[in-house]
Amino acid sequence: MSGRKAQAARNDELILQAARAVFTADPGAPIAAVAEKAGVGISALYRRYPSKEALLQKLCGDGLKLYIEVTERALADDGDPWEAFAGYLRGIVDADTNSLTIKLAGTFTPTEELGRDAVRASVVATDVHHRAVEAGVLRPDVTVADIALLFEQIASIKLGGEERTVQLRHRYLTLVMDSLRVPPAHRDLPGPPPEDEELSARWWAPQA
Amino acid sequence: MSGRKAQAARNDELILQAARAVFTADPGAPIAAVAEKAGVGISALYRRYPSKEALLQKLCGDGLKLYIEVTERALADDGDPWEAFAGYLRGIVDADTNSLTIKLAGTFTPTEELGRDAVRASVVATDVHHRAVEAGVLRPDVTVADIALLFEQIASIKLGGEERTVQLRHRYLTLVMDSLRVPPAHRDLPGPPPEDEELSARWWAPQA
DNA sequence: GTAGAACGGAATCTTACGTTCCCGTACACT
DNA sequence: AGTGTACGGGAACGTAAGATTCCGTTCTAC
Repeated sequence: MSGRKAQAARNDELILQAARAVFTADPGAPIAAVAEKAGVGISALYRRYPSKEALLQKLCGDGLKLYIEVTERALADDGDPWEAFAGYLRGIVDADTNSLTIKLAGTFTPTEELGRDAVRASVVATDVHHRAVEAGVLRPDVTVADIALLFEQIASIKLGGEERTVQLRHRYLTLVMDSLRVPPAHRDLPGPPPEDEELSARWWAPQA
Repeated sequence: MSGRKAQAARNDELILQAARAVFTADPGAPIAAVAEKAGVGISALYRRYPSKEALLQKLCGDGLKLYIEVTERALADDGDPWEAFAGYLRGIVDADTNSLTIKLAGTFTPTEELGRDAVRASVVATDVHHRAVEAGVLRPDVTVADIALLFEQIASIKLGGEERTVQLRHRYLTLVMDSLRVPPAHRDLPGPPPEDEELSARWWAPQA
């Protein structure tokens, strides 16, 4: 398969990736930015999705599904309880579904399927959480909702390039894990701390 | 003093408070929203500030000064080292200068005064930080910049009303302090954790 | 009374962005 | 080779949001 058909198939993926990248970086980005990032015209977008809202819903749905997948994977891990839970946290941070899913919430009317997935996500997350508490490796005064908000906080970090951002997110995830774990302990923090330069850079260039 | 002069003086303050509240909630808010919140007309705003940017600069500068003030207050506290540092953290979270100062950075060209204050802020923050490390109450692998990013993460929390938001911020500040402190320990978390309802509410109503 | 400071708020002007439209292009089938 | 057609590029359109300006009004001070 080649030619136009191939280009179309390639574009399907190209557009989704571009959209994910662009809207993750800036949830309010114009649709033209997605087209440019994908290296296609605007028509290519509108041929696939009837509106911006539809694209956003697709993205949001995909993010939710990925979230569920990561969580279920953690649920299947029956090794060391703390490591399973820690892996789950790291997995969600890496998947980076929170920036999108959360920041997009409220910008469009949710589908029923979206609602269903949201419920399922909440269920599996609760399972993972309970298991960690039951095993006595997670402090019991922290709830599932607490973890959700912690994810959001970590997702709010945006500094330097994408790679650096991921590195820093893991740094602070590790930090907060120190206070989640039973017994509490200080582990080594991954990645170098932010340079003064990295922080002060934001005073000059637009960041969002 | 009464009548128009008095109203003018009152409006000065009214406008600043409204602006702070509105832009803290939404850094991209229209200037009309500030006028409405202050209960004045748009002219009252433009009589005082030549442009939106000028108002933003004023707000940003005030926030920075407040930040410095809080930090210096902590520097003057020579009681228990950890308590002094913890009070500092709580003070900054309460002052809530980070949402504004940071999110506004890059949206306008910084004044020299702003730059000077930024430097000073950085200096005093470093002082406080060093003192805590020297006293052996703060884990040494966390830098000043780390603390700055932690502040930003906490400032990213926005849920329910203003009061509830403050409560939750303290909850997560307390949590992360558990892993900052030497020796590490779990203290009781203040305030109730988020309800499922609080989280899911964001799927329906616009939040920002 | 009257000049003028302060306002309130409508009118104006610009920009940004979602969506639509028109047209060229290249594959598929003959 | 010839042509119908789906696909995609990107300019054009229509609209909405929002910063700034302008004008008429009110209240104070003298």
